[in-house]
Amino acid sequence: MDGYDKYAYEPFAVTADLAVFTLRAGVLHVLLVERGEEPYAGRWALPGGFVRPDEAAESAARRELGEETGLTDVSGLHLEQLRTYSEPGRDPRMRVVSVAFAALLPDAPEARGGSDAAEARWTPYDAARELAFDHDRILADARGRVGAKLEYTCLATAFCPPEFTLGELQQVYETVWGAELDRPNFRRKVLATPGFVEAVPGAARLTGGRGKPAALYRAGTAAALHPPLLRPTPEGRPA
Amino acid sequence: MDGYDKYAYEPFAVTADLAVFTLRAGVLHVLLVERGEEPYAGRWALPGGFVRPDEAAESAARRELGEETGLTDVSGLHLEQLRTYSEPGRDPRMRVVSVAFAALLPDAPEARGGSDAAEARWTPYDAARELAFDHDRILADARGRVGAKLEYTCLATAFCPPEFTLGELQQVYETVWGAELDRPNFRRKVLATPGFVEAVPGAARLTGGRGKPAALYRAGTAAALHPPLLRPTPEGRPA
DNA sequence: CCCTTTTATAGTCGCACTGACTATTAAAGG
DNA sequence: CCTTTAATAGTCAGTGCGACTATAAAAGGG
Repeated sequence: MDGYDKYAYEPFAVTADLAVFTLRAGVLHVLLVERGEEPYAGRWALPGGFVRPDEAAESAARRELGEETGLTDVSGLHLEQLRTYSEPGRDPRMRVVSVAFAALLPDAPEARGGSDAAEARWTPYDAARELAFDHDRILADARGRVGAKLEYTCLATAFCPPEFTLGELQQVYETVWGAELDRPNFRRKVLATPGFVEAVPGAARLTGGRGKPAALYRAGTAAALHPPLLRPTPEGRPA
Repeated sequence: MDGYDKYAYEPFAVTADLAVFTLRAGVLHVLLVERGEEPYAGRWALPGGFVRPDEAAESAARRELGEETGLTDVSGLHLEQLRTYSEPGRDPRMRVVSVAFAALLPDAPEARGGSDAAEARWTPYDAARELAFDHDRILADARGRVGAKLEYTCLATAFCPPEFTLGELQQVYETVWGAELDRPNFRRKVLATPGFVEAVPGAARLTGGRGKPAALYRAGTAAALHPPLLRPTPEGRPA
């Protein structure tokens, strides 16, 4: 921070890019925009854009999300910094440093193309490949982070509407982890963790489906899970 | 990423700042440099500096560490991105975006002032207060991250020399967490976790201390701890 | 040279958590 | 009315971990 001179070094452009996840019909979806200009014109990319001189990267992320995808009701949006990508050559035109964010949305309001992007669309995670720039890597990093944070935080409720059933919460885990969980055990664990969820007191039952109606819960006040809810070991490790 | 124009926005300066931790005599220390210029001249700060046009923030972090503190044998250095601080007004002179890193060093080679900084010094963590810029906050964030990562990764070995005793490894946890651990239980847990440590086969005993000499171990190949090694609950939560 | 101190290592006991599984309840659909 | 579906309740055994006791191997002091 010494040897300071305002124009001693070539300036950088700084962008905020977002990997926004949601669950639709039990499938993990990510929000993508279609690029209208070169480079990578016509390719899909993560929404994002330049950080303005008077705002932090977090503010830029929220603003760009609204501008590019029409998602303005970002009240229930969980936004969290992922990491910063600064390798030279990320952008073929100039030096761009991207602060990447991972975001989670409860329901999935339809996205529309905004002012900047030609089109915005929810895309199944597995179909989001060959994105522009290094966005494949950013998206994979974000997905890994979300999966890991489900283990030791209450993040899963950020995928759910304000009131939800334990079955819906379990679906979040099963979808993100790609693994099936035992329902009674999941229920026992969630209810035994203080502050994870709290029961909705009234006539809190949701009907409309086939079987017995489920009780409704709200997200609790806890942020971390102690002890964590570990994902089933795929193979080998007896832990 | 559209509406792209090289000079459409005021450029940003990008720096890489480091919170470098080590353990000396059972006390957590952090590496600080004394600022030689305004603003904050004479104040202590985290080492760091401008990212050059042809390098990534990670490279800049390693380079600045050597330039400012004389620490060149960064072979055993564990370096990991923390997060990026981009709030306007962080630097009173211009818009600076800082990519912050947390780093861990096994032993503590003495630091010297480098080309940029007036002086570099290892400081006990608790004495590192009122740093320049927003470095107090960055340092606190880094410390929190290191403490949390000890729970579910093998990061603790990064504080140890290539060969170490289980007592030394336990000291790492106790120092960073500020809590005492039961020695037999710690030992059982570490040895039961495959890939955490591996015994040094030969006449692997370290003498010189008072009591029975301890067996030596090396860092294993595992990166994560399954199940995690949770820090003792300070109070309340029965987990 | 013995005995105390110090530290490493080995082992025990009980509780809490979890995985696997079975049983019951309450709705919808034919 | 009976079947299907899904939620909820409960059981049981294995495992991990906290708390604790016991033994082994060195240094140091008389």
